[in-house]
Amino acid sequence: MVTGDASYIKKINRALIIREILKEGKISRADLSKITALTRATISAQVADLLEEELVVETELEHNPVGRKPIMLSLNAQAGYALGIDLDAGQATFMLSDLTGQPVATDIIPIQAKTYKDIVQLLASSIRRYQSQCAGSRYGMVGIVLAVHGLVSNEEKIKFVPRFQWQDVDLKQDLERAVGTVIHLENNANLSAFAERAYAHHTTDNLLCVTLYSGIGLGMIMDGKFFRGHEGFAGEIGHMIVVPGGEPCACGNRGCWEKYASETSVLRNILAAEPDEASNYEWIGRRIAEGDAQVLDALNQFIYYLSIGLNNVINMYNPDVVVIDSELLRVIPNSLQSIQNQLHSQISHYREITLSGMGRKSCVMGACALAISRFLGVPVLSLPSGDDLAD
Amino acid sequence: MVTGDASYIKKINRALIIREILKEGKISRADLSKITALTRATISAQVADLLEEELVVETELEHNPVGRKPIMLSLNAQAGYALGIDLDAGQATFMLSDLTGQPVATDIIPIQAKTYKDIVQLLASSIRRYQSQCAGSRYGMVGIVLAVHGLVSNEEKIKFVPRFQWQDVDLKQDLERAVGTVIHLENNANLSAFAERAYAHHTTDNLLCVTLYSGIGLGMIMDGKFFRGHEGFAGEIGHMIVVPGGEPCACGNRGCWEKYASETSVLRNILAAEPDEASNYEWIGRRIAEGDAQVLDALNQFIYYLSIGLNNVINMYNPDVVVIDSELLRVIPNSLQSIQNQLHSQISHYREITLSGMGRKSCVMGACALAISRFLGVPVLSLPSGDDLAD
DNA sequence: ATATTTTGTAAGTTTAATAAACAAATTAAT
DNA sequence: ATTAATTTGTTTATTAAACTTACAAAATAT
Repeated sequence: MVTGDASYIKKINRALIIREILKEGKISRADLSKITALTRATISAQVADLLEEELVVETELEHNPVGRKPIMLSLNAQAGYALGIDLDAGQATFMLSDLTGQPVATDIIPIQAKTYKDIVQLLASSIRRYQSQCAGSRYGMVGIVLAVHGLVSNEEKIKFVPRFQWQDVDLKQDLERAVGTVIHLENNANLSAFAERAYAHHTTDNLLCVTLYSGIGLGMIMDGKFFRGHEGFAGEIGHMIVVPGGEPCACGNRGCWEKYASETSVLRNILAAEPDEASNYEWIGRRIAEGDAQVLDALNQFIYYLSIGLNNVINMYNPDVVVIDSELLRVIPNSLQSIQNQLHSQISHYREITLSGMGRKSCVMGACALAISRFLGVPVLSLPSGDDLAD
Repeated sequence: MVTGDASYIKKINRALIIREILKEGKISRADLSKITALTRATISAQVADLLEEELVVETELEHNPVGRKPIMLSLNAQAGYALGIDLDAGQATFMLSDLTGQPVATDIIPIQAKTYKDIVQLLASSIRRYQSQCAGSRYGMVGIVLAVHGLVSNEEKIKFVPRFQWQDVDLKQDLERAVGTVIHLENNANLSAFAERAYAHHTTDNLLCVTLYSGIGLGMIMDGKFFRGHEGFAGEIGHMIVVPGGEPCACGNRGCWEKYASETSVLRNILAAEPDEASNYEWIGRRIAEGDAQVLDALNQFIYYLSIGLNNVINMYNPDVVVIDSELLRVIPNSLQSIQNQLHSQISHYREITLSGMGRKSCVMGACALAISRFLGVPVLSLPSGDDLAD
């Protein structure tokens, strides 16, 4: 049972302060006091702790029109590092980031035709390499988050991963034993949603991220938190039935959305005759430019069913921002506009719908961001995107 | 910005204590200490406040196998009263309850062909009558909650109510001005869900309530809180598209679930020839017993589409408990079993699915419970059902 | 040089928790 | 019948972390 005491208050306010420091990049004690409504004395006391812990550093003095110059505070980005891992079909992507979520190293290793045990060993050895790489810093490796393309329970156990045909596997435990550190598992779509919120859409607390690749995934940040459902399986949107009595699906039903609006299903239709995997998107782009009727038909049907499903998702969740992560939609001219035109219900309420600006790497970046969020104790995180840093 | 201070701690712990007192009915300070993990001293101090405020009363001493007899504490049910109002088509239902959510008075008044202004006046005069009725108690009327069968925004403004054709109406403000007290508006399905959680399903924090009457509504308690979405319009499930290119709907789309699985739509199909409104359900019951093929077909189709929609809802939300509130399903033999048989996806995860034991009155009861929840500052409430009281 | 303004710190107060000790009330044991 | 044991509830002192108030430091404007 969660009860309140003094240390609980301190934690709340500390999280508030760190959040604002991250959001603003650099900020004075006085401004923190104004934003958080905590007194300057309280801010000073908390900041003293953070300075001692080397999580925050005092940077230069800022110029003011009048009065004493404020001392600017920033997060000590190099105090520790976070590791994100995207365990996808055929390859694992690693990203090491500093405490402000900026990538400092990336690596992709192939995992072809490996057994479960091999994969665990492979991941473990990579993790250990990254750990030793940041051992010199104040906190070393502050968190490791692994993205799973499948169902992950609230207890972080893998329920099902289609690509590897894993069922009821305790990858968390197996990895932790192999490496000797705490490792967190999270669904890939949730991590993409987390990344979109943390790096791009700072002003919303209600964001959905629809990922269209081999299947359809839905990551949800609602009210500033992951929306996971009772066991952690919420957002299994690919198996929403949109065509009663339609195509049979491995899940046991017929007419699942995934069969009509995932990239895999569309590509299967289009490329039946042309199985050249490497240049799919370019090939499609060329066909579109040429006006290939068969391809255009297939893509129109894709957008039609995509819009139907999006309509349903929007009606159910009433999100603020919807981000769609799809390589294929980027290739189709005006695809976003076509989708919006088909969301014409009186009932569908959303503010913004966009294509992801991050693409496939949103997943690992979200994993880094989540590791940082856990380490700092800040649930709602705003990190600089690469663009911000250019300032 | 929400910051922590001492009074915030006190509020948290106070809510915890009240919650347990309500849940247990009567409980000693010592047991409260054990359950909440707060020290006995803290409990004593908090309880002293509650006794002074007359929210809690000391009842009889309990017998113990050994040691000093504990003093049992109970909520002072008569310290104040809550009013719930269900503003439905044709009639408004009022329910006055004590602080443990037990009804003490009910009333139904017809509202036929009235203008908006008339309805406001009618509601206001009834509210004033109930207010004077409980003026003698310690806190009088502690809260008024009105159930709206339509879209209510997070700012409690009415976006749309089909039955009255209200659009962008500020009923809260208009009523508050007429009565002179704070009044809260909430969607009817949300209130039904709240009632199911508060009165019946005490052990879950993830409950969905699907109401099938003129339309289809979805009330959601997720993680112990209402799930409202960004603007308050989440759960607009009736306009989920389940038949692409299907029947046109007033919302602007085609093939909305409401057109296939609401009671209205089914009854319209069945009773096209027999427009005797009063005895619909009995009439259908007789036809089922007779084995009327046309009626049975229509009902089977109803359950087919109902199951498709439920499958989608369950996939998206991963609820613990799903409660279906439908008069029609009660008439159909084994309807629940038929639905469960059709939820055969590998992906659909839920623990329990039931028909509502409260039926239509869940809405007003939820309104009373919400008023109490707000007054006591306890978000997750467990109230005795009528059955518990028999103990 | 002085007034004004802003930033940051220091000293004392307040709130509500915890810990430790104790009083009250009961049953079991000698 | 007295004493020990046990459980309940209160009292007193301590602690943590906020707040209030006052003040020193550092800058610009007069």
